[in-house]
Amino acid sequence: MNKNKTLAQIFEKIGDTLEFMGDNPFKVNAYRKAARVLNDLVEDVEEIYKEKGLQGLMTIPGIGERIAKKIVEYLETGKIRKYEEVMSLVPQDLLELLDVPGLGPKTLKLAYDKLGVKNLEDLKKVLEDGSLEKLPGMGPKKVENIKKGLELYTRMKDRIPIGLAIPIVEDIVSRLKELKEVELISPCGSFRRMKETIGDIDILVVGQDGFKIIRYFTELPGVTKVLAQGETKGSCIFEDRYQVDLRVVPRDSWGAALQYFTGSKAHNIKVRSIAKQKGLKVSEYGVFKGEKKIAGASEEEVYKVLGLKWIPPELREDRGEIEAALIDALPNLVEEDEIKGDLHVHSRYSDGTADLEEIASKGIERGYEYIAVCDHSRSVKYARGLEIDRLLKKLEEIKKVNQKKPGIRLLAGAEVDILGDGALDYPDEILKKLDFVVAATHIWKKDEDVTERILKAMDNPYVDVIAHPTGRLIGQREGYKVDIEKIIEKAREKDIALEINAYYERLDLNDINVRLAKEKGVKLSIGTDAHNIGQLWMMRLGVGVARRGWLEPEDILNTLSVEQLMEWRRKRRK
DNA sequence: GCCGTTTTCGGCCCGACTGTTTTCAGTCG
Repeated sequence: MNKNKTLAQIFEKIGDTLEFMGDNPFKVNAYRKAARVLNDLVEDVEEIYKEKGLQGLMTIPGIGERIAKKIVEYLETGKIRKYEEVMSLVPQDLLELLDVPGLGPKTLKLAYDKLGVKNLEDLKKVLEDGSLEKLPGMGPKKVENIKKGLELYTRMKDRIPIGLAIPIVEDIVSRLKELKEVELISPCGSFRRMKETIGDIDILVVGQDGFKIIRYFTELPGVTKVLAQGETKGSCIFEDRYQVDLRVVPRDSWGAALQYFTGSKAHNIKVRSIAKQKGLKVSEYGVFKGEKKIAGASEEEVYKVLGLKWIPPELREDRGEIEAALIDALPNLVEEDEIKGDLHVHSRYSDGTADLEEIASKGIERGYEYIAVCDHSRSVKYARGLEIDRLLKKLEEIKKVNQKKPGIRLLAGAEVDILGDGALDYPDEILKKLDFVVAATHIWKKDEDVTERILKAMDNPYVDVIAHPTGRLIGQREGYKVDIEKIIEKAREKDIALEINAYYERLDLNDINVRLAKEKGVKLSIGTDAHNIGQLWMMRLGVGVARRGWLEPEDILNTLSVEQLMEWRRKRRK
């Protein structure tokens, strides 16, 4: 198993604790940076250490000698003394309270030292009984602010899956566009970067009358609370759950503001460092040479004056995109209109609600050449998996629909379960009849490692795709135990594609693993896993993951024509 | 704690807002 994530968490916690203890803020930042780098790292640190030793670890940007040695200590002994030492200094429940808006490390430390606050309960108490308010530097407004933050914290601890945010953002944007004062408008932040979950939603506007625009915004249907309202910024809670911030900026700062509010933070820090090296200064108002503004109206020019190509938002995570932009080596990212079909859709035959004709019609409407209808196989009883006779019946009906609807080709597919021993849920003579076979794991025992059974299934020449390879559900469950690197390696060897399941709660593979697969030369297949025709739009989410994973059109099965797709299958089976 | 075709020491992104201050600290994005 890959230890990058565990180490990232450890360093994150060390960072939080040191910050709380009032240690050097740059040291705190160094630990956090190391945590982020490890989280994003495609290679397994353990492998790097095995192959290249301590020196190898130190070549990772953000990892120096001290942290590299801690990584080694963890790999060899399973623990890190510094971590244990630091953990014992501070009650860990307390540190979680740093997520409360308005409550930072200094105030929390003060409450801990002077009032003995050790957890959420204690905090509530000192807020209520006035003891926090009496401490030096504190006052009634700060206390009130923390109380509000605490309320928000308990209600909105969880991030929002992007699939839930999209309809809300689109609605707000289209309503704002109706206002004649609004000249330019764009969502920014993690939403624009198409991150799988987002904290709050930022929308940027250029317009004539800030007060009017903001007031209109705070009065939109769906607003349940107005947090702030002025000439340049408004902030509301929609539907008791989604915080949306609207900012109004002057036109000549549009590009700089868009760049700034899109982030990510790490990306912006690096952009600003580059500016600084060139004697320039970047802020949300523009790029400045001394007092003089030399860029800011468009994002393109902001990047250009820094010697960078414009970087697509999905790449802005400081994962090498800036280095690539410097030498004009950014990938030619796939676009949604290059997608020629959906490769994982359910029909009424199993647990979907659409019949085959509806699926075909909706596919034509979306401009697709094909849709692979992949219903569940017989073992998945809870999803009405198809017995063989039903499957054969479905194949017949697909033929008829294809004759009736020449504008699109439905591919006779199945989402075949990978059974406990790695066998597939249909025999080969049945699989042979299918146009497209997606293999998936739906049933596993607690703590079972499913790597071996998936690898075994990949020996079957009829398998085209491994669906939702990690089984995770965003915000709900971790997924099964699986060594994704082994799966990727096997996919390369057998020329099997791995799925980007575009259903908003899955997004599986995620961006990091997608990029790793690409680097290993593995093709990716995007499927919405739609169970009704109202979910086919989620292709957009899958394309977002693909772009965040640096994928180009040729990395993706769905950009092939139906003939090319069939040819790809034939070649593999020989 | 990291890092270096301006530095192996001395930096480390930038600006706004808020509240408790009388010149600034804390927090946020």
